[in-house]
Amino acid sequence: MPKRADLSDTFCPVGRSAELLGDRAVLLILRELFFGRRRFEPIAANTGLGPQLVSARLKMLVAEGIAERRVYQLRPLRYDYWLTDKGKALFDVLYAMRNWAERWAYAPGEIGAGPAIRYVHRACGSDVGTATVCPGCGAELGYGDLKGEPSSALRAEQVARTA
Amino acid sequence: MPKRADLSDTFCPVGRSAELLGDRAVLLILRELFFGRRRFEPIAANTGLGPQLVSARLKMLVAEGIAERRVYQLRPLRYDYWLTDKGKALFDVLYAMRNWAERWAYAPGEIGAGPAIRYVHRACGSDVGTATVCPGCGAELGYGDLKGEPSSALRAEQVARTA
DNA sequence: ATAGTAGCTATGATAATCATAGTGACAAGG
DNA sequence: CCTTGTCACTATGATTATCATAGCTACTAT
Repeated sequence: MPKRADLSDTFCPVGRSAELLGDRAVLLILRELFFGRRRFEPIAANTGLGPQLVSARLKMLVAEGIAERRVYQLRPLRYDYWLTDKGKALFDVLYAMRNWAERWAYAPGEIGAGPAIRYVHRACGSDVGTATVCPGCGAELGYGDLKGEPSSALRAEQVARTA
Repeated sequence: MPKRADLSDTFCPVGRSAELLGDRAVLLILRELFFGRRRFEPIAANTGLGPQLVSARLKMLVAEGIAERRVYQLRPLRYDYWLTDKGKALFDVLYAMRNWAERWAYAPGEIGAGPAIRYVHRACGSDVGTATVCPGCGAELGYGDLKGEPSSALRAEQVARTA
């Protein structure tokens, strides 16, 4: 493909987000970072992306101020990746994607009864379903407020990927 | 590129959404559809995408049940595109993308004072800012509840694109 | 008869992606 | 001390999606 058109200077906020998020690899890597995986190999394994793509995208996310590269071990020198505040703020987008998929992207009965990932409000313990405001206590929900529990089917899939 | 890996059978809801939304062209076309543009040429002009890409993606959106192709004129035969309920439900994702960008994707003072798009709750008239629940009346906000008003800078850009 | 209008399709150049293999720096075990 | 293992990457070549540009089809309007 020719160099893809640059949207980072459009005045449209969706266009600016699309420049970053309109990329499968970026979305998958962000998913892993939100899931608490911070190291290169687990991220590559769980996304199924090749190391070259993972490397390129992580570099970009660091350059954009969305992730931070930290040394976690000196000998041998090793790095891992952490979300910045700008990165953590993307949780709402991924959460909206999850909510849409839970409702629209599964065939009836495909996954059993409950959702593929159950989210619980840490502060009050309520199952929040697909809400953006806690149905139990009324608090607004963002990254850090929620605890995600993957269904057994999803957990099995993750184990298979890393094996 | 080789055929990109298929994520439509993963149990992860973010993976399933990423299969659809991890694509610049899809996000831009959805933006246009949410903006009320339904015809081929305006969508192509406002996204800056070539007609071949627009054609391919619209076909895919129809096949996925996200958009619907309707005849709006018989002689000559002409079609336009409408969001289905499944498509309309993606509003939350685009709205989250807009909210993130309004906060994080503009340099200070780049666009003047207000947001790039101002959203107003149709029912009560409140400016909702970047909330998912109306700050005026407390109602949950989804597609159809909100009216978007682009800033003058954004409007100027749109006019330039179609000229 | 010529000039639009609008929804597309055809063609060729370019570059992003994938799969696979390999590198560098070190630790641990025999 | 020599092999094996770990882990964050880099290198290479084949494949194919994307872009820009031009063209097509079926009409309407002048």
